[in-house]
Amino acid sequence: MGVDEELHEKVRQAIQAIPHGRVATYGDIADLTRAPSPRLIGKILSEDGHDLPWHRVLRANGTPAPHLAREQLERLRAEGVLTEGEKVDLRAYRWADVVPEPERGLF
DNA sequence: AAGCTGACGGACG
DNA sequence: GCGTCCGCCAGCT
Repeated sequence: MGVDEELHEKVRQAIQAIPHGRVATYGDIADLTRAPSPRLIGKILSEDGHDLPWHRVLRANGTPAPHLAREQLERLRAEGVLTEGEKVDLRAYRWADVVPEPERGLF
C-alpha cells in the first residue's frame, strides 16, 4: 500500500474519530495525520467523505465551506452545536481544545 | 509543460 | 473584523 493511500486512510480515521457534538478544522486533521497540507483534507473529503461525519470539519475561522454551509450548519445544529451566524465558536466545540491529547488517539 | 483549480490557512493592511 | 495576496499540494488540461 502506497504511503498516500495510508495517509488517506488515516485522514478518514481521524475524521471518523471526531466525537458527536464536537468539531475540528481542516488544519487540525492535517496536523493530527501529518498531512502535507490542509488542502489535502478537503480533497479527500470531497471524493471519499460521503460516509464520514464530514459536517464536523470546519475552516480555521469556524465557518463551513461556502457551498456546504446550509446542510453542514443544519447537521451541526441537530447535534447541539450552536452557531453565531455562519460561525461556530471553536473555543467551545473544538475537539483538539476540549479533548486531552492522550484521549484523542494517535493517527 | 505552464497554468488552473480547489471542502485551506496565515500574514497584512 | 474583512478583503487580498500568497504559499501550499495534488490532479487535470
